[in-house]
Amino acid sequence: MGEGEAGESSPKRQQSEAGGSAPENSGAGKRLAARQLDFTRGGGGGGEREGVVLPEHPQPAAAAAAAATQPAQVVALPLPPLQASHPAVRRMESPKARPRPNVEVKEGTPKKQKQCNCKHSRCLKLYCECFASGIYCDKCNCSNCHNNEENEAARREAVEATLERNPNAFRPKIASSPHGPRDRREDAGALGKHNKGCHCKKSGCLKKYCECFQANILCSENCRCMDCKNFEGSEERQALFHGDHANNMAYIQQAANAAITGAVGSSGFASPPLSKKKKGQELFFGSNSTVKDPSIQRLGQFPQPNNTKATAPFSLSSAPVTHGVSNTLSAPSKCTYRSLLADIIQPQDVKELCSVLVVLSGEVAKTLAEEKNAKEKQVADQTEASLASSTQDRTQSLKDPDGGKTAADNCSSSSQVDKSGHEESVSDSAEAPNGRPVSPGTLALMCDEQDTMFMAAASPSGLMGHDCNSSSQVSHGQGITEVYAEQERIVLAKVRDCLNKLITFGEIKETKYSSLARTELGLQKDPICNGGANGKIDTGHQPWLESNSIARTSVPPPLSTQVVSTAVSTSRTDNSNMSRALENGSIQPKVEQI
DNA sequence: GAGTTTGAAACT
DNA sequence: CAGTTTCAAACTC
Repeated sequence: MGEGEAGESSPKRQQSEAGGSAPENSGAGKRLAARQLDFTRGGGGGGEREGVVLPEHPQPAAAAAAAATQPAQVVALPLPPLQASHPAVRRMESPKARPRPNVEVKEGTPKKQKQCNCKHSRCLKLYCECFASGIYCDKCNCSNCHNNEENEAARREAVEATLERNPNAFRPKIASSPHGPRDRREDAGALGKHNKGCHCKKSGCLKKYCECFQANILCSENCRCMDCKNFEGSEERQALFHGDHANNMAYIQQAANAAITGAVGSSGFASPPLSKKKKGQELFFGSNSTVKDPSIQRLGQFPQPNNTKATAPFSLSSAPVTHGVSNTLSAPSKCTYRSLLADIIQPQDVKELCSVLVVLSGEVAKTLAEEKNAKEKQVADQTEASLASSTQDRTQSLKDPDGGKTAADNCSSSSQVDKSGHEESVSDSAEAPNGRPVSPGTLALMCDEQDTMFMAAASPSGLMGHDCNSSSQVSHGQGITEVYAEQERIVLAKVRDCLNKLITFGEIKETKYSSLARTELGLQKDPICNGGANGKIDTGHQPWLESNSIARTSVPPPLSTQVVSTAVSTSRTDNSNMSRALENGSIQPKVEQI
């Protein structure tokens, strides 16, 4: 096998690859010494710090560990005697830590060992996965393999040569991650970091060509990749791993292709062979108004040396709500991936939602305060009737735990009332929870007092701020907590409703595009573009208003309108957002309950 | 399975 | 250090 392969190599190749074997053995006396010296340096001086990892005969424990993580045929790469005896020798890196692991990991389950197919490198260069992983080739499909025990001398030379070139050659490329590259999911990627960084140009770092992607880590500032989509919050990346298709490799590849085609295609389209930096800049300031491109936001979130230089406007919002990769659509006849939620969420929607939630929260607090005070007043009236002063009564309620509990119960009961009859309470609830009327004047006074207190306590610390009732508790303290809880519950419920609507919208759009694509598939062979790059599908800001038959019949009104309309029904507060929504005309008459 | 694409490694 | 070549894996058909 080996003899034939040797003949195949070109003279140049013979020359270049001779570094590992015969010529080196024959004529590299001085170089050998130098390499040993270098190696010593690498392993001892700098290596100590750098953690240079060298092939080493595994000790039993290490062998057991290796056996645990690798298939049976994996052979730990033995260290040359010189190296093995050196105190600075490092344990062999875990093959799993390498971007091209010999153990293929799929969905967290180690699979069979990869077998290299090297033909020209004799498995003595880092091209060879086995060699790079620090293991002997075993049952590989390689030709003229020297990465085995029989060629230990040559292999050792190759190791030294490799280390001479790059003392970190056998170090893990991925900075240690507590979880390793096992879990190929969205969040798992944030843990590791490629020491050297990738240099991808065309893959968008969403294919296994990319070492970062392959190691299931996010690209980092070490990377010099172009048009990277392998970063936290990347729509394209999320599209790969999220959704019902997360386990569908075909879908993942399709999504990756769509993402790459959309952005890389456009940039590639617009950029003739320029220098990398120029091209990188063009990605931002190209003719297609990429300043608005979410990719800028993405890259802004994520400093990449190649790109951040030219990115003054990176203060753009990093909110995960984006409009998709819409600007990459400018590349003609390029299919572009767009989120199904593109055009559903607009920045103004988010602002409106926040405003509405604030108003809603205030209303809840206010309503609860009213009800609570109404209840208290009722109690006070009853105690007055029994000749007990209201002050005494209050004092007693302060001191008596049961009284406090009663107050809490009252409050929670009022919450329940509020749940059941929110409309009444917001309309004009001058009524105690039990339905008995309360003096409007008294109610107004108490309401103001309570409202001020509640809002003052709630607003600075936010809706989640429960810490403010830790000290100086009065009888209202527990009521305040109840109010907080109720505020939180309602606000979260509202957010949940919004998210549910978003999901619904996305599903509706998906259905729409799917049926449209099916319809059009017979007419033209263009790939399915969910973002409507051809303008046939997604023609505007609010697709549900378009004269698309499907959209007209099946797509609900805008999210913001629904959100606002819902809030309007529970709030008396006039709000410009609400007014705008009401003017919209498409407002829904009513209103899902919280 | 053959051919192509891709990016790291090696080389100049 | 930048540009080019080599290489093998990843990918496509």
